[in-house]
Amino acid sequence: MGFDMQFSSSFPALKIREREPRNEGRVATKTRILAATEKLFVIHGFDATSLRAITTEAGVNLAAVNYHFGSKEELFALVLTNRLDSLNLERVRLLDALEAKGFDAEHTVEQLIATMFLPALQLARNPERGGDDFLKFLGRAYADPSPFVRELLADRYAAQDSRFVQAFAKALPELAAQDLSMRLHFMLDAISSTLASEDARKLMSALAATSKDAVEEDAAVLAHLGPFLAGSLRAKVNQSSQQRAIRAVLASA
Amino acid sequence: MGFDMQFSSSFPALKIREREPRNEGRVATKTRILAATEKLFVIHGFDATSLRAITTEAGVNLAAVNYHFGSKEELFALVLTNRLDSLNLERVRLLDALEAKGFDAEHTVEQLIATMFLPALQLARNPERGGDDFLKFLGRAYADPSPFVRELLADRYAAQDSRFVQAFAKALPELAAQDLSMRLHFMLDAISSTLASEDARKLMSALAATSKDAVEEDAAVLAHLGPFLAGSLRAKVNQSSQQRAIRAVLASA
DNA sequence: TGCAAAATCGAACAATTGTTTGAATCGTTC
DNA sequence: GAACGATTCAAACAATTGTTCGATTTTGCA
Repeated sequence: MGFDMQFSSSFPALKIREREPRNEGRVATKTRILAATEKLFVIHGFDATSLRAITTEAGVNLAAVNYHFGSKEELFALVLTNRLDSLNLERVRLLDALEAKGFDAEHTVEQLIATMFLPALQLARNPERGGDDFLKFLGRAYADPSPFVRELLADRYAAQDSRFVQAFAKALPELAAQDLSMRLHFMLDAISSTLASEDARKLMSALAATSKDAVEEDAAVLAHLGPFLAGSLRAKVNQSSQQRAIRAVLASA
Repeated sequence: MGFDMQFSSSFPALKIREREPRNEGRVATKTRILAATEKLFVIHGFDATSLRAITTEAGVNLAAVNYHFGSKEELFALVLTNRLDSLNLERVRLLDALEAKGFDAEHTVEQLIATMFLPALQLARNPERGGDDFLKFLGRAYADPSPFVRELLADRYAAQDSRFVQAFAKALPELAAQDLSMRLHFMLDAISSTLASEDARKLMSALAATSKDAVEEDAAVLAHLGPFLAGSLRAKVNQSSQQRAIRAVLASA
């Protein structure tokens, strides 16, 4: 039951339905399916996760998925968007707050990066919101070859991140739009790939190992991540001495 | 026939067999299967590409794949390693040459990055070696959730890239091993994701649009890519003013 | 308690998957 | 040209996929 309550609070949209779960002592079928889906998609991806594997893991009948969710695709979309929507909402809310307060002129880029990743770090520490398992799930989803998954994310992605692209463009006026676009693309791809990769995630949690509390932990991770990503965004192109060095490599080939 | 000759030269290992193709005018079945496999895997990934789709695309009988390659997995491994092996060999060869000649002390990192990516850029321009379609294929493979694909790449990946990790470590002695590992991980993940993504690849080719010849084109791409990636690797951690700026964001949350 | 809606269940559906089989065909060599 | 091995072919294999069906059970409300 505790399990069920934990999950129904993290899937609030599901509480709105005609009837409440009929058996208090029994975990709701919908909830169990959602939990099993999240767990198995993380491991195997969209195509390789079968409904039979999900329903077996959840301990429910095979037909329950189609009965409650309509199809496998609708189930997947619900698992993904339930958590991702709140994450993106938080990001934009934080950006609003920071734009209202005003950035630190010297470190606008670092602050924007912190704004992008802090909500994800907080989510990773909260099991009720999926914990870092959901981040792994998210990374997998972004890398998934299934056209259905790619289209689903592209829709949610494009709308929200334009806010951040504009903010970065204002913070880096000397960078050509082409270069900024390429660099942000790289950055986001790197993040999503990293989230899906087991060892990289361990690496990041190791960075925060010495911290006392949650805030300290976030600060520690951002202290490593922020300058690193900011450095990549701020790097100057076309310095002649660099070009000469690169041409030396070209000559060796 | 021209098609066949083009491909047999790019899959040289296949020329070693008991008998030569019996019909000169007819494209070898093996070659046609390999070409179709590469094309379809790029689009759909490993799990979602069926043998029937491959054999239909190749215009050969369904059983031909199992007859010539044993299984779907062996076919996939052959397509991947045939091209990837030569790519990695070139990378290491170039690294050897540069280490023998000595790096430009001021821009060792930029030169190492150029060494990593120049062979890939050259491959992308050469249709006989797969062109940029193979790079897309490679990016997809690195992001594929299938355990078989991941293990296959991990084996080939670990052995060769330790050379580059060591070289980067020597060039960035002030960077903690943990941070270097994380940053290189990010970098490689970003590259592979980018290779698989259509729009990011268009972006990169746009960077080289004004170039006259191949060498100019490589230099142009590296001029944008090198400083950007080098900037991320060289960024300093733990600057107090940055930490203050980040904590301002934490306070808003 | 009785009734209607909701939910669960076992079973089967048609479609697709990778692989195997045995006969037919092709090319080479004696 | 006969014989032999390599290759191609149509057909079927067993396994798995997502989905649907009708009957049964459970639930909430009258």
